[in-house]
Amino acid sequence: MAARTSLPLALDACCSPVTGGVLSEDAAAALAKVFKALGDPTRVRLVSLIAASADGEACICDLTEPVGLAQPTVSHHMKLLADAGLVTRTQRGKWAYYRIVPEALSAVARALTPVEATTHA
Amino acid sequence: MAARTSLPLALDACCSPVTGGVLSEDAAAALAKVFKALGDPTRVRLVSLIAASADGEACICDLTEPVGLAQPTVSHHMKLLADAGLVTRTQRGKWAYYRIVPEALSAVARALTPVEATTHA
DNA sequence: TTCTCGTATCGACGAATGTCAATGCGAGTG
DNA sequence: CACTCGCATTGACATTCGTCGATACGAGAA
Repeated sequence: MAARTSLPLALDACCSPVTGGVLSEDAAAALAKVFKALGDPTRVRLVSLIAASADGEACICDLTEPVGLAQPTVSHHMKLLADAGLVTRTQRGKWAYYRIVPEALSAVARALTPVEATTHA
Repeated sequence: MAARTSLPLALDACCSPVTGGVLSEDAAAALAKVFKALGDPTRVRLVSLIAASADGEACICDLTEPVGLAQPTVSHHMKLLADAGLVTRTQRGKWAYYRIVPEALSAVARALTPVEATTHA
């Protein structure tokens, strides 16, 4: 099976390619969890905001104003993204810094890539 | 703007890479719509079922039993996938055949692929 | 210590979602 | 024509989701 891995939570079981055969219920659920985390315009925006940050990281206070939502709401969205393994959280002083997990995005992208493109066999 | 290709509906505007700068609200909404369509275990399963079909296509009657849901439910899920541009529908005789749109999956995969060409890694 | 500030959690609300049974619709068949 | 079959639509229901205000927590500052 997959992964000893650095990929947190759902992602270590999610990488089965969608087009590579019928997915098990577990694999489908794992993949769906990640997709669901990205299935909200605000969260997609949050991911792009963090990725576009100068240092590749951002705290809640940096994100609240751009998305135009209350602080608890942003915090809630970030928790969902973190639970899905798409971002990591690092507490530094009073601030919580969030970073993108590039491997997570890559894993999802790989799962969506048609098999002809990946299986060079 | 995005290439005005053959990609139906949401996907012609969704391809902006998530990590390539702050997405506009429209781009984020378009991307989120596609992710939301994939954000359900049943629909992920349906996509993999169709992709794994011998002829690359399947009718509702082929899908109802594997996912273990009622016919109207499967029909509803397929409509969502079709609206997101992930599958196409072709009526042939009494049956409606659904096919994967590989370009749609590729487009989403591309949107998720980190832009490694940029300054930071 | 007390105070302030950034975050997370809680409780509540309306809206959206997934599911089904019942029904409607179209195409092929007798 | 009437009948059957595959699929979509409708209406209803319970559940989940997105959002906010209020509040609790934790770390630095005074």
